[in-house]
Amino acid sequence: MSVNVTATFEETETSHVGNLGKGLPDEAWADFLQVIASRPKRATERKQDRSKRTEQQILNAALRVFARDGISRARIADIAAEAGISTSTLYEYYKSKEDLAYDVPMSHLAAFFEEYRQAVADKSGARERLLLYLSMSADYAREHAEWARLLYLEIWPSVFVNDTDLRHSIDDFSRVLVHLVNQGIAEGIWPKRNPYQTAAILVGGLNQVIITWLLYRTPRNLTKAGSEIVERILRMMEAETTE
Amino acid sequence: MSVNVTATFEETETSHVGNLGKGLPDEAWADFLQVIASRPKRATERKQDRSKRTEQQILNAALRVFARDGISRARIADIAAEAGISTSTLYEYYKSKEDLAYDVPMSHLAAFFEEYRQAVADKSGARERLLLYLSMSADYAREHAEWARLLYLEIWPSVFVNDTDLRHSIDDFSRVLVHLVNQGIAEGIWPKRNPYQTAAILVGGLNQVIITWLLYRTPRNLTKAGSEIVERILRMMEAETTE
DNA sequence: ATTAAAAATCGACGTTTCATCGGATTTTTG
DNA sequence: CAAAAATCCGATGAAACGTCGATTTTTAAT
Repeated sequence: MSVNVTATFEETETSHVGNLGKGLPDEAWADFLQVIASRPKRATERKQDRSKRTEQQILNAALRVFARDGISRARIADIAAEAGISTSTLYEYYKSKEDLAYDVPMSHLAAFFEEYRQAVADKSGARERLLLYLSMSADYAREHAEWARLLYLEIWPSVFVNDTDLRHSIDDFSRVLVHLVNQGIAEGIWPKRNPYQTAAILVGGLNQVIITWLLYRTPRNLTKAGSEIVERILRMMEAETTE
Repeated sequence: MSVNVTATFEETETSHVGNLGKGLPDEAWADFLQVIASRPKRATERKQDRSKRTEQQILNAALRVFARDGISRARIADIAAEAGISTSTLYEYYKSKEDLAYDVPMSHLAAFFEEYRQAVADKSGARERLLLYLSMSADYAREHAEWARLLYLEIWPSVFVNDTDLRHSIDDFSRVLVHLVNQGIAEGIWPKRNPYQTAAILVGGLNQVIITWLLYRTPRNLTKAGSEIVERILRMMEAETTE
């Protein structure tokens, strides 16, 4: 996840940056996460139970095959076979291979946001929330390596994901981050600097580690390496002076 | 460019970290850059002048079409037509679409390394060299946006570039960076910390900005934004204490 | 329980694109 | 200038994508 830290993101945030510790902003924060966690839902709902099962089988099969062969080398016929259906049935569910590829990561993304929403419920400080957020995202990548490989190495950077529901969810990842950076500035624990730039350093550094791990399984312990790099950057930030 | 900061890279470097200011390491540095800048050369050299022209036309056409349509949507027939040759002629030069896609960025990559090699010739400090390196890479992406789009958003993250000449060159980008970080540590201007982690923060943050620019043309001035984020990270590093 | 409509499935088939091959054409060599 | 080498291309094969109409299964009303 996590690109375009510098772009978009207006309305949602500027509103409650600055008024801290009033109790109200935290409601907005909770709502914010709620919206994000429930956004990734497919437009077309299937009517029959059999269909829901089939859809799930397709998604599982697609994840396996895409992660193994890469999107462009993967064959629709293979995915259909793996899902135990015919090729033409698959096309009842997804109008093209690209469509399917972009839909596969969505459910996991929603699951990650939901996990975070629950884990962060009893944390209040920006530092704690942000550290948890980035640590969890590294850990989630480790636990769901096939998914992470598909998202980070194939889909995330693709220009063609623009104008897609998926792009919205990926952007959400950055929105949360910038929100937390702004919260920390408001709390006075971080210097008042360009929050997009700050977010870029955090997410860029972490993603670099995650991508390296996906490609080479180095460093061995992704969870530890992820936490370490984020903590180092946070300490660096806290030593910075306001410009 | 610039992935896997954490991986590979052994023999070349460890040798002359520590013995600084002896004059000799700088020879090694120059050789290092020399090798890197001349590495990206095609194995099969064309004999006739006509062929060399055709090859160049194919590469130009491929860059345009790949950048416009993306690798997977691009059609070989379109590239051939754009290059003014027949489809089958194109296959005389490249055995597959993938092959072509991976070869396109190589010449530019070599050109970047060569530009840097010349520009850095009269710089001696690690800080100056590193700042120049990363600033130039942001600037090169801005100047060659089609190429950058292809490399950063389609090829660089691809798992399937592994075991390719291209991957070697991409790794070279990181090697140079880690080398400079180690040089700075040896000079005593940066604290003695995990150089791979340091490099990951630098390249991760910068790439984040470059990728955002490629996707959204935000921030407007990539050159400025690139220098700023690198300078900020360097200042942060210089304020760090040795662990 | 029956049955008609809706939803889901599948095999057969058309289309597109990648890639190959043998021979024609151009360039180089002696 | 002729033979050899390099280059080019039209025709064709192969593979994967995607569509359509007929068939089966499920749902829901009587």
